[in-house]
Amino acid sequence: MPQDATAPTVLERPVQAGSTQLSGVEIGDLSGSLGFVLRICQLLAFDRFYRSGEPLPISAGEYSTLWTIGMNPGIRQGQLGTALFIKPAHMTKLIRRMEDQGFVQRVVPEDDRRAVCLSLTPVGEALIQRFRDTFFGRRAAEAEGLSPKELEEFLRLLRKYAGVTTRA
Amino acid sequence: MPQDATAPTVLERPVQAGSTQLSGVEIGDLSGSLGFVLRICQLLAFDRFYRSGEPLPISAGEYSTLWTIGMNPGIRQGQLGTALFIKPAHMTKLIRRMEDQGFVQRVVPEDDRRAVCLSLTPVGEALIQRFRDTFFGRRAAEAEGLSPKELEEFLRLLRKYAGVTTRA
DNA sequence: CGGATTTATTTTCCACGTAAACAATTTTTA
DNA sequence: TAAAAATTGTTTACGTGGAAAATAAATCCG
Repeated sequence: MPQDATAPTVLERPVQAGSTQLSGVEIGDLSGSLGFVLRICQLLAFDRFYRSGEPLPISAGEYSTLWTIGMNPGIRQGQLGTALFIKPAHMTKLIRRMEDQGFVQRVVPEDDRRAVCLSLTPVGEALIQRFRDTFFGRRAAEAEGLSPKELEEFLRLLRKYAGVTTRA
Repeated sequence: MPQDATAPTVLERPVQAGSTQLSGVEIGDLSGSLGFVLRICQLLAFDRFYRSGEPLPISAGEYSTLWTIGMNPGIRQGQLGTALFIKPAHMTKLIRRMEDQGFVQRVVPEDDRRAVCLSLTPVGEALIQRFRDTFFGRRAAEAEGLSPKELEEFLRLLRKYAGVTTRA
C-alpha cells in the first residue's frame, strides 16, 4: 500500500463554507460523494420501510423479485438477474428458496437446456397480490423529510440515474 | 404465510400508461418504490466507481470511515457508527482491521473506560490525502446520465433525505 | 463435422455485516 | 450506598451476497 511520508500529520480540511454534518458528525466533502450518500439513503429507506406498517412475510428483495417475475412470466433467470442487479450465484439460491416455498416454478426450455425460465405459481401470484398494498403503500413513511414535489423529482432523478425507461 | 386461494392465477398488471422497464425487463410499479430504486442506484454508483479511475488500495467504505475520523479527531466509535450507519459489531472489526494496518489509533479515555476514541495516525492521514482525488474525483463517471444541473439537484435531494445538514 | 469457444446456471468457499449474547464500566435509583 | 439499569464496545454464530471454479449445453470455426 503506497504511503506518502511527506504528507502533513494533520488533515487539512477542505475549503468550504461552514460545516456539513450527519448525525452531528462532520463529514465535509463526503456529502458530495454520490456513492456514499446513496448508501446512507438506501439504508435509511430500508430502515423506514421495516419500521412502518404491517410486516411482510418475505423480504423486500424477495417481494421485488416475485413482482418482477409476475410482470414477465417466463423470464430467463439471467435476464432477471441483470435487471435486478443480482448475480447468478445468488439468484440461483434465491429462486431455489422461493421454488421450495412454492412461489415460483422453473422450466427448462426445449430450445435451450442451459437456461431456466421462471413464472409465478398460483400461490406466488396470491402472495404478491395479498401484500401489494403492504409493499407499495408506504410512500408517506418512506419519504419522510421531502415534500410531495421533492419526492416526485427525487424519484424521477433516481429512475433516470438507474436507467429506468418509460414509454407509452 | 397467509395465502389467498381466491386470487386470480394471472397477475393483473397495474393500470398505468405504457410500460416501465429496467434492462428491457418490465418492472411496473416497482419503479415507484423508493427503496428498490435507491438500491439499484447504489449498486450502479458502486459499479461505476470501481470501473473508473485508479484503484483504491482500500475499500470505499474504509476510505469513508478514515475520512470521517480525519474530520473528527478523537471521535467516539459509537458516534462514528451512528453517523455512517455502521453497526457496533461491524465497526469493531473494521476499526481493528484499520488499526492493524496502522491507519487508526484507539484511545480509551480516562473519563469513560467503556468508550473508544479514534484518530488517524500519520500513516492514515497520508493515505487519505494520497487518494483524495482518486476517491472524490470521479464525479463525471459517477453521474453518467444526468446533466450537471440534475446532478446538483439529485445530490441536494439525497442529502436532504439522508439528513445531511449544512450550516455557515 | 469435431474441437474450441461461449453461454447459462450451479456449486463451493469466503467476506461482509448484523443479531444476540456477553463483558466492563458508568449512571441511575431506591 | 449498594443494587439495578443503562451504556459502550466485543465476541460468536449466522445469513446474505458474490468471486471463482465447475458443469452442461449451445454456437462458432477451421
